[in-house]
Amino acid sequence: MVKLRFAPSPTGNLHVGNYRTALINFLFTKINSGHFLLRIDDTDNERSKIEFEKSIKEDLSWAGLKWDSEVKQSSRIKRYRQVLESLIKKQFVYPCFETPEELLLKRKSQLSSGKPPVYDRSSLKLSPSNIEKYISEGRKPHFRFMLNHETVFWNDLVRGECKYNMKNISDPIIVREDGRFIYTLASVIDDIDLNITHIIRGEDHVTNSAAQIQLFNSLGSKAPTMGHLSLMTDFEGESLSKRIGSISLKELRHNEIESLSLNSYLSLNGTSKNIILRNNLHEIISDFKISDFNRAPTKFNFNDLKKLNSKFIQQLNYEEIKSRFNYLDLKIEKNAWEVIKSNIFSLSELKKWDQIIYGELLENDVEEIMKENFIKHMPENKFNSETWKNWTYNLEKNLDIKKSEIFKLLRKALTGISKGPEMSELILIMGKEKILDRLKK
RNA sequence: GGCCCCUUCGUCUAGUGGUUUAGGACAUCGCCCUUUCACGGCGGCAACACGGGUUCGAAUCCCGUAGGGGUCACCA
Repeated sequence: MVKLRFAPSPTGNLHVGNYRTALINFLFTKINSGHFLLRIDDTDNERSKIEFEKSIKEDLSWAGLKWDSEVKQSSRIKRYRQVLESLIKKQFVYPCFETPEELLLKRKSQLSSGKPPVYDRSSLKLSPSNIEKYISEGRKPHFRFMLNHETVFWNDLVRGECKYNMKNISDPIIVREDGRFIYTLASVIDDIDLNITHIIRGEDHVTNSAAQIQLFNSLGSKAPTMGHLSLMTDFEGESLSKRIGSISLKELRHNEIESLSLNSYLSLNGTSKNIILRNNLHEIISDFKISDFNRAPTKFNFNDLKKLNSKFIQQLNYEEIKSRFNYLDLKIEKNAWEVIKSNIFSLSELKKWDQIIYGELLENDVEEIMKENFIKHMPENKFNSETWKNWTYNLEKNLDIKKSEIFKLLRKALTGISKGPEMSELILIMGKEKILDRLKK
């Protein structure tokens, strides 16, 4: 069975870039009737926070991404220890004694002399007696995985045939000096133990993947199928994850973005399909194809997302919209919603229309004399579907003003703004009394 | 700086050597509908980064240049 994992580190809130990866993993899993694992990558216990873990889960739930199982790396340290021992025994892993400062210095000097900042393996050249001496001095080793300097090949789900020459990267550190494990190894052990079949993540992981493929092999396993998505950038083409205060799901929610709009957008942006609002998550799943994603980086276009979201709001029926504005304490009734819905672009606008339809007097800059005229020519009888037509007809006949001008002024006098839904229907909902009231102000 | 990836309308993209006056969607603009605005319907504008090859023929293949992104952590 197909099994994928989304493996966030709980060091911050989910942002759109992260979430996009989560979504695509989820969709790939579901279209293949697979198992979706949520793995909390919290090996870095200095930066990991339980609040972030909670927040990430909250966001995933909000978005409708149900995970089938869950595991935390911090609960698997014992297992990692075991595997580390075996790797040391087999000499796939070697101890190193450089301090972080020394390494940094090394990199800097390599870089400034035009060389790639790749670790020179000097610790590998240490004699056993040297190592003993270091340890007796109280120095603690960190461990690196010894890369095989050949070319690694893999067939990537989105990038096709890929290869990477391992000479270009450093032997990855897999255990810190203080004994804490680093994600590189932990992730591979988990993927093996938990039978992960496909790894889909951002392009920023390609060199990791290359190294990890060797790690899988050294552990006697075949690496899962890899897929590297191109990264999403902001509108200026700047990386989303690097951006300070990059857009979090929380932020999107504060902007009243609904999960269906977000999921529609993210599952379509960067593909050859048109960006449209889907009807539900099922539809998104059944139409998902990983090969639709382009290799070129794509832009996160907030306007496109907002547009989708407007569409979503406009097609809600009364019960659905009502459940969304309960907390806003609005009076809007069913007939009112039907009239205003096509003019609404965001939930927050409901407040404005609630005020216009049910609220008190409004400011507007229509002249008093004009308002008096409006009253004077208002049809006498009870308001009905012909009222607006008759009213504006009367005004046109008696006032010697262009019809379109009458329309605009009357709309403005009654609603305070120059845009909005069909007036002939709106006045019926507002009612004669309120309208008279408003004109008399 | 090394390595990897990318470059078609404003945006997301179709295009795998001739079927292409480069197609669609969104945005934009115009018209129609509506005795206003919006919604809706119809239509227009708008792109192959640049320079060399290869070829009868190139957006499509090759080389180079430029630009963008990623990566090179005792982060994930």
